[in-house]
Amino acid sequence: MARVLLVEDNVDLAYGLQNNLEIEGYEVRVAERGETGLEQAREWDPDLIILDLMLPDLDGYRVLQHLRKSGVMTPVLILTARGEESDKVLGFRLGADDYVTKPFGLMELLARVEAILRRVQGPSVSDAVEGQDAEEFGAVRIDVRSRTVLRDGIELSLTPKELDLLLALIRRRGAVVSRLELLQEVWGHRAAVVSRTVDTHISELRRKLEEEPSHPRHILTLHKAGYRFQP
Amino acid sequence: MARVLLVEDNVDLAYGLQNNLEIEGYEVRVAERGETGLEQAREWDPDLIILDLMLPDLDGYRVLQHLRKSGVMTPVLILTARGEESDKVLGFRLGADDYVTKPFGLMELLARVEAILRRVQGPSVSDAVEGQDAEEFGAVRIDVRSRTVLRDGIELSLTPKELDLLLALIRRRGAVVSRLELLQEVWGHRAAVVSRTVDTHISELRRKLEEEPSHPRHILTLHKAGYRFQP
DNA sequence: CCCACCCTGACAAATTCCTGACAGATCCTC
DNA sequence: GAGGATCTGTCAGGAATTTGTCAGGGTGGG
Repeated sequence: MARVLLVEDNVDLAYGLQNNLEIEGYEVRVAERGETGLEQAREWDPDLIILDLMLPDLDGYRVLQHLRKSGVMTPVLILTARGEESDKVLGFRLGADDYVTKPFGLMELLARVEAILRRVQGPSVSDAVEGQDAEEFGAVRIDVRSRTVLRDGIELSLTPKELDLLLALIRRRGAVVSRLELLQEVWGHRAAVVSRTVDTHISELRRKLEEEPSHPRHILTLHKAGYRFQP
Repeated sequence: MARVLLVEDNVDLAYGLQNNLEIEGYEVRVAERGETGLEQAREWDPDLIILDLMLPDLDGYRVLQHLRKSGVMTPVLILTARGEESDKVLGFRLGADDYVTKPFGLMELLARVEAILRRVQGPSVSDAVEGQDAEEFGAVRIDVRSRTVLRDGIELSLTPKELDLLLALIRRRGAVVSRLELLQEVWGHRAAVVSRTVDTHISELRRKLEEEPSHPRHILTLHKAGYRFQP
């Protein structure tokens, strides 16, 4: 869900807006000062910043300027009482995406927020040329992006749990991973199950991936300790 | 340079705006009627549409509605005398990107135009589907521009949602896309639906596109993960 | 009013998961 | 090194979850 950073020193207004934005389904954080706004913008990496121009410390324009200068291209909606055209033009020139003057209609503001977010995150999140995350060992090749596993070039179908388990092991290649850890990583933070669940899946993995399932070369058992993946 | 389509029946205003936009370096065309506006939007494929609501034939809202419904996602800036909040909210709801009420400051308008284009021009240029406006797989051929889909040379009619869904999958070909992501990309970022909506549309797509809908070769299910498009 | 489209809920089908049993391995103690 | 205790491998069946498909109703445009 989209994240909205609200930089506004008027606590009442901020609170009301936060509520309404949250009702719309956004995740909202409030910064009451320019400095904290800048920090949050950089660290939290919101999808939209609603920026009041009148702030106790830094001027809103300054905040915007700093952001853009430091390469933060998050959309910014300016919210202020200053309605002079020259103010607006300056705001846009500094890289704002919209400019709303107080007093404003709540519905309109929400609609504008939605319009900006629709435009920004509409096409696609942030993919296209993502880092190739592929793994390879023996005759096996794993493409995480497509959740595909090839062996000798032919695709074999791992179930979701199997793939997750395999990836959990690969992620910690060379190290022993206990059943409990695997349970937590793959199955979610749950109490220790006392059954053959993990082993069963390991067995299945070996059957599918290993040349000789009974003498595994990649998915090894460490007696009394757990399993270890060997590339 | 960016192309701006101005849909405005007031000739004086249109002329003045056209001049100013051209001075700013935009390529501008003017449509004085809603119908011609729609045509130009589809054929000329502008980067931005400035749309007056009061038009001799079609209502501006209708124009916008038609555009979005037929999948034209060009940014739209609404320009009108109607300043009621409900009008604005309606405009945004129909997919507008900005809403400026007359009388407006020229500088502000230009700044808003620039802001929208700045935001839009960035990522979408290198977009996988946008870059190429034809897709082909199996016996199927898609012309993105005209939103036409042929199979074995004969046209088959996909509904807007179906086509959007298909394009969302194609845009990330080879990668698993979860139902939630599809909901966000195709249905808007507000979705948290828990029903068979996505699946139903997928099913319909397969029925129309796949040779053997029950053994799809292009639109694949990744159990517990989502769907994946395979060219 | 009719039609296209979309969504929903219900059910069937498919897939995956878990469990318990048992056999085989391994370890440990004496 | 024998024997018992524990740990691991494997299997099959049913349980649980996830997906496919369909029909019906709502909606809005023409």
